[in-house]
Amino acid sequence: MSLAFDLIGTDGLARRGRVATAHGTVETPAFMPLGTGGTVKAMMPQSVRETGAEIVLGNTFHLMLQPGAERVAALGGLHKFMDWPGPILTDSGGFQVMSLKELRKLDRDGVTFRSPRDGSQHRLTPERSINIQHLLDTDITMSFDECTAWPVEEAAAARSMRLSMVWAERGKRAFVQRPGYGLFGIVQGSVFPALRAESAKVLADIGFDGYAIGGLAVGEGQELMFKTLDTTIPLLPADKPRYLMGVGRPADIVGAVQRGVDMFDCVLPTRGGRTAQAFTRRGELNLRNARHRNDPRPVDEQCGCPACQSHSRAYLHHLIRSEEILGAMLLTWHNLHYYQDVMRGLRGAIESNSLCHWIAAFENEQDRGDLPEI
RNA sequence: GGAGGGGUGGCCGAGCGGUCAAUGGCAGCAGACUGUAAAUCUGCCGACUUCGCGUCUACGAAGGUUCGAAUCCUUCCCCCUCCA
Repeated sequence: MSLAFDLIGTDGLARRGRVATAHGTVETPAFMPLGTGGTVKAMMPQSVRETGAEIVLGNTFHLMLQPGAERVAALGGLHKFMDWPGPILTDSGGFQVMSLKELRKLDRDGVTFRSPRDGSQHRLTPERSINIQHLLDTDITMSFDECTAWPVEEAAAARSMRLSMVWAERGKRAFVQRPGYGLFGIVQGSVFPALRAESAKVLADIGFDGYAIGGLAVGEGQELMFKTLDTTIPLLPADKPRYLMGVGRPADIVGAVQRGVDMFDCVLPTRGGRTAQAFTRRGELNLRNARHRNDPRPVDEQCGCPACQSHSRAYLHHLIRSEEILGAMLLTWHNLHYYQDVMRGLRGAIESNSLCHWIAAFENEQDRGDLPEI
């Protein structure tokens, strides 16, 4: 296969691994910040790297609309274009099949979107999605799928999943194998174990460089999500990386790692950075709240990020209230840094076979809640 | 001195006889956000409150007209513009 995955160690179902791509290696379990439109919002590429992130996401749909895949290719590919020399994974546009429901028409062959930017029409098929990702020069290409919405009847979930499976196979045929580049299949089937099993089998038979679990964290709740992981993950090939798409809160990630997931992505740390939501060792904070107004303490007293090293909650609160760009920058930086701290902790714990203790301490700290008010 | 325009809830600003505790926006107080239509969105925002289309006090001040006034009239106070 063209994308190497080394399994370095395990602790229970949790795995410590390494994915080798054409643009560098990724230590897993890994969190991948979202750089949907060719930028991790509010962050310089170098700053993203400094948080510890080794790989970022791009998005087929967004880059297709602006600036256009062919233009990115002509300018040397996405790595050069956005100045991110490390590995890149791109989503296929499958999430937009769900999130842009009112702006698209789905048929068996593909999806026609109306652009949210200007109303222009754009067609995405499994082949075109793969082709765009080739043009972007992404290291890890995702199959074009339909992210099944929640809630959903089993029959509808089955239809949706089977369509995604047909598309996965078409994508596999369209994918051009190259050393250091890989294609991931995406397991669908909502929360129905039989559908997940069917989907996992179809994908394993086709053969992919990695297996993603899609259609979760769409409203079903953590308990159902974990249940679905419990039944789905054992059906995935053990020698390939597993990627839980769109997840999640730190506690979601920890629980999923414990169940054998290797890769994650989520908008929360970056979006939260722009909407005053801070993720910390002691839970979540809304820095817009008046109680931070006079607080000289950092967002997270244990954090080594620039925001926590040099700035008070009061200052961040002020920046956010005044809509200063620096507020979004610093808080995004903090959130990404904290997420990477969690991943570093998880990797270390698996290596030392102490994941249970690590998780107990993590949960304990989260449950303590925020620092006392001053 | 003359002519004209205006004073509305923390601020800006609609309303110009009833359906007005009074549109909007801002500020304020909270909430949401999970493969990013997101530096976005939602709720609350006179007082009291059994939180209810309940009571009270309210649209510069005081009187008046009217079944009924933020809206009409009179007087007063204060602002702004223009002309001398």
